[in-house]
Amino acid sequence: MKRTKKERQRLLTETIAENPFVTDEQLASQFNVSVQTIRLDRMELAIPELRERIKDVAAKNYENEVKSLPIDEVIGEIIDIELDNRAISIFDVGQEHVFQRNGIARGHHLFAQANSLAVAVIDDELALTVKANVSFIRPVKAGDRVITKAIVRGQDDEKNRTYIDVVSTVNNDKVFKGEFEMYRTKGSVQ
Amino acid sequence: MKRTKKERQRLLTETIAENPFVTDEQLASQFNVSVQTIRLDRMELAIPELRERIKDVAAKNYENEVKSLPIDEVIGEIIDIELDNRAISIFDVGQEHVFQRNGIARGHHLFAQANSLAVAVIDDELALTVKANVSFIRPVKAGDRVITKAIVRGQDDEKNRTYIDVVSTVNNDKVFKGEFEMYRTKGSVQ
DNA sequence: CTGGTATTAGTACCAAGTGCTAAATAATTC
DNA sequence: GAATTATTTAGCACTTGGTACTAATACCAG
Repeated sequence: MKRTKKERQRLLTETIAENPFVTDEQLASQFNVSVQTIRLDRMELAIPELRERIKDVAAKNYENEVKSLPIDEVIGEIIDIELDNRAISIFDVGQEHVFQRNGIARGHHLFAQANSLAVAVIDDELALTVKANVSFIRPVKAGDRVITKAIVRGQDDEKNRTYIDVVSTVNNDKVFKGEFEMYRTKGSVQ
Repeated sequence: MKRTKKERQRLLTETIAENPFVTDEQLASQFNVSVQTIRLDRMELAIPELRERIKDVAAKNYENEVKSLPIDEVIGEIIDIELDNRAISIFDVGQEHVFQRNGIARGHHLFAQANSLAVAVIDDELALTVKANVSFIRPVKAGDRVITKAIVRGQDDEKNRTYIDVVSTVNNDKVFKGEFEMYRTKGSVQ
């Protein structure tokens, strides 16, 4: 009565996509066919059984939970530093740093690496970011190794400011740049 | 050999919390006891069986599935959102977010909250930060509750750009502001 | 030695399936 | 209309990861 097999399978796919928690038995009564028919349909459509579907949903969720890790301390590993002059850090982008939808790194991680480096390069007890002007030039993907260089451009001792340029590259392609205005407690006199 | 029942149960609880996908059998061999002992332990501790645990995780995920993007990817908790218009999130600053030297929040956390909110407010599959112009107006300390508002200011459908103003406050004092230029795949037409 | 706690073993049963065979019921084609 | 093919249904054995329950064994303390 429900019409063709094709139509039923279309609806089946839809129904399961909408609510993965439905059993074959429920589906059978919904479509007025036997449980076996539903099973055959699932076979043909390569739809896994209830438990597998649930497990998939759960696993996806679980990954997300693990992923929401806090950004802590310094982002990226500082490999070279000359205080009040320049610094370089590397940061390996992992799965946990990207949008799972498209695999592109979330901007704030790149910002965090740049900001951390700007703080680190200043030879002072206290260094705070006052302003930042940043551009995300190209998307960065999981697996990319981001190399970030910070260069101290100038200093305003009266206002206790230090100006820093930061550039990040992946395989020599510029992916991010920023200008940071930093506050520091004292001048850079050693 | 494994020590007391209490100790085992403590570890059991921990293990399952860490990885809800573990079966009684795996647990039994891990703790060098019989499967029955594990079952008894779960009874006493009122820990549901594997499938129920998985279902719980899946159900949690499923309910939380809001329209635009998974909430987990956002720094700070979104408490109000009107897609393509405005959004508000709160972020409680903890010890893990500050320089231990002076208790001041690291800039990139504030940036992350603002950036996340700017991404979230855009009603699109793909939203990426292109540029950001940010000011850190006043230091934020551990314990502060940062309330961040994002307002969509404009749109350039030809260049696929959306412009967003973001302001963060603590106790009504402005602590951060930023202008974000975002890229999106399509215009905001429904 | 007697108790009480802890552990292990074993059986029957369940949900929600898979895998397989066989039969019954359409639908299509010659 | 008969033959052929597609679709649907039935039935049975088996699988996982359990629950529920009973019974036996081990161990440690008083």
